[in-house]
Amino acid sequence: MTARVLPRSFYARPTVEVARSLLGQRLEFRGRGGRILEVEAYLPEGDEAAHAYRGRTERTEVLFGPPGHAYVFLAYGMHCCLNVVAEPEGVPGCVLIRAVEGVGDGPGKLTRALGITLEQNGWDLVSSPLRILHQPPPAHESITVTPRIGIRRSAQLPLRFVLET
DNA sequence: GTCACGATTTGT
DNA sequence: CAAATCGTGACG
Repeated sequence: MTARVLPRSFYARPTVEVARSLLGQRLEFRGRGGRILEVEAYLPEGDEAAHAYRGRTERTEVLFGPPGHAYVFLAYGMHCCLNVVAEPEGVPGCVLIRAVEGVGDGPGKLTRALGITLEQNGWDLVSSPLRILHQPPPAHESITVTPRIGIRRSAQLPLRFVLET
């Protein structure tokens, strides 16, 4: 029953590699979900826009934990953003899920549509209702790379990946 | 304890 | 372009 769930090893890789690999995979939570269409990478080093850039704090603790867990934070006091923890344990890289098939663009609208809140922060994507399933890649697919959305620091880095089919 | 600041969205 | 809205992190 869990044969299609992506294994821990999928997440224990370089953040950019995980970000690109997540495109096309299926995010599911309590009966709702869809293929991941847009993601952004937040690097463990040299990335001033990453929450972990300032070091280990109470909020960023999950980022330093084992890969394959959800990092959910509240943006602008009203929108939850879902991230996937990457890299081996102790290395705080993560991937922001910005869009899923069947849901309007925007990380805040995505979590709202799937019912994901701060309660899901820290949940294990390998063994919880919040999970990502392997999905066969489409016949024709390509990945568009652009700078990330809505950040000021390290804004020039090409770390946003969009699946084009 | 206090305060400035957003990895957003929506309306003017 | 500006408001809404609140957890977090820095500072004292």
